[in-house]
Amino acid sequence: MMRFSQCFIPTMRQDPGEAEVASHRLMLRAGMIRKVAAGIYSYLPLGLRVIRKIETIVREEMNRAGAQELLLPILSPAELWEETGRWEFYGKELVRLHDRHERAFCLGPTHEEVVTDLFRREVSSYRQLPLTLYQIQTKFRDEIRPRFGLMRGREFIMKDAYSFDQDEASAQNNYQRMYDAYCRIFSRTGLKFRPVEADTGLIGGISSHEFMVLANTGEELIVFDPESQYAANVERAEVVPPPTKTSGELKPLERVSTPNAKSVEDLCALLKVEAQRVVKTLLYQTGDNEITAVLIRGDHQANEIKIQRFLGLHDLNLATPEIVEKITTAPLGFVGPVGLSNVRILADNAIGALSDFIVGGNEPGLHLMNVNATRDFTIAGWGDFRQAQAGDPSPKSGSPLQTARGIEVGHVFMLGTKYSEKMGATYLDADGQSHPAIMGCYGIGIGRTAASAIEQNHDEKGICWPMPIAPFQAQILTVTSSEATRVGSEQLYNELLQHQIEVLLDDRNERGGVKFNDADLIGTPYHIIIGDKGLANNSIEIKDRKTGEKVLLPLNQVADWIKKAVAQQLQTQN
RNA sequence: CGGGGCGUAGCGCAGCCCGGUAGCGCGCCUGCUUUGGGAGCAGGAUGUCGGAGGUUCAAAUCCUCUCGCCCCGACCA
Repeated sequence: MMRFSQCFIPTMRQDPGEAEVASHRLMLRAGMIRKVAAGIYSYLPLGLRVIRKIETIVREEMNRAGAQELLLPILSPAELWEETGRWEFYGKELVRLHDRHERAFCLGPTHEEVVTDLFRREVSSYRQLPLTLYQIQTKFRDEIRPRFGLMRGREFIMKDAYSFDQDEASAQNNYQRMYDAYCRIFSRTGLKFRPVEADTGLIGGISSHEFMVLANTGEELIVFDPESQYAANVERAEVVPPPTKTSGELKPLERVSTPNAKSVEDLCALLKVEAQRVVKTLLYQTGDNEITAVLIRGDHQANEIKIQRFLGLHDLNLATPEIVEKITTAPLGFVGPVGLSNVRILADNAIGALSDFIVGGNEPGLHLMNVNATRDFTIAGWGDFRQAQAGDPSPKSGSPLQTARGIEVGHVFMLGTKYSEKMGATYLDADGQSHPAIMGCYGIGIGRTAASAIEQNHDEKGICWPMPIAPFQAQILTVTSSEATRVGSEQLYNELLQHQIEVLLDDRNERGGVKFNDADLIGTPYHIIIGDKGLANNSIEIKDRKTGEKVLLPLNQVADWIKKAVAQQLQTQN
């Protein structure tokens, strides 16, 4: 049923108070979704049409890449998760529940365990490899903070795929096929995106790329090199160590009184120095009785993921202010490496290029100037411990990196044998030798892709859907109430249906203005306006939602024109 | 989990400080008129004021507890 008067499309005139970002606000206003609880939404008919269109594109490209669709259960038993250690490791994000026999289950946040279990039961020979399986399914993650409507839900629709290969080369090949499929998928949805090198996070594994939709509201920060193809999540982006400075003469250490200078900013203002001359000393609790200090240049940001990886830890917490005071005998803001006892000191590579820098003095209101590593304190380890930032040299070309905000809509991982080893997912090779399968996993957030599309394609009046994922391709607005317009609209509606155009007929008994505004809000790419004026001159107006361009055509040419225009737009996106 | 804010009609809000019959706009229902950019007139319906307890003759309003939601930080598709 594609008559507006009979469709369940509850549009709202006003912005709902709960929504801040465009996609959330517009999906609510356009009657696409409704909230049931924090991070949990119902997909209304209009929203579901968009979801289904994205799913269709994803299916086509996954199938084309040789993956086979299946459907795994949402509920999975704790034992599988205990095998990989993720029952513990996943933490509170895993939604856990018990059945009537008190057996423990979780709602699947991802399906490595379940699919690997299937594999080990059913696959035993190299002849059955490579194998790539995927599903499109609702996932559950009890996010710390659900946000922005479909952008970060606790219940969300995801396409997840898993590949099994017999050797590294074949696995790489599979990874590349998925990577390419992802590029096609996001191109086809009409989104501006960029694949970036990424950290492997909780899922774990060897290498990984994220697919970022570029949008200012994105939660991720990426760096990219306009000169080469290099792009990476700032979490991951490698920082090239600067050349080490071999300065001859070092100035003598100097104590300066710096009352109230608790932050680098305060300190710079007080001493009239650049933040680059200041070194921050961050204390991390790295064991029950172990504190590790990490030195970062004042204008840099520590990257805890890199520090974690260096230390081989799963999580990392800053020492509490109480512990800091105990160790340094100074409040937060006055910590420094000089005279710090029983603490291992690590330094970011950038510190190697510094001499005569400024650090905290481990006394309230005291900083030290002209401090130098080695002479004044000992560094136990060097590494890349900071976040990449705009202007850093690209690891590929050396030219300055730029930053952009992005929304992570897809992620591909090369997992290696992490899961197959733990779960005994092995195959026999031609010589009868047993090997763990080499795995990859590949996710796409379906709802998030829809939301991202809105972030990239909207204006003050509403959504401007890209044709391939628009809920309808065209919309007829019957703007006068005469019998002639009714008949004309019906005629055109039937013609468009015969042309296989997905058309919404706004036959509601509303004034023109209401229909214009709803059509703009919903964001159907083409609006066909039928009223007495146009019919009298046999000149029907077609409006392009995105560009606002108008075309006037005789009624009997409209359907043909729309058909060609829709086909052309689907083509260019393909 | 830490910090900030909000729960009053379907939606957006006022009322709360200073306790005394629960309001406004939009939407909804009926009728008439209207109909190319969110119509006009007339009539109408709708609330456990998030919940529980307390103070009081009297609580949306004051106090305590609780639940939910939103926003900012550490996780992820």
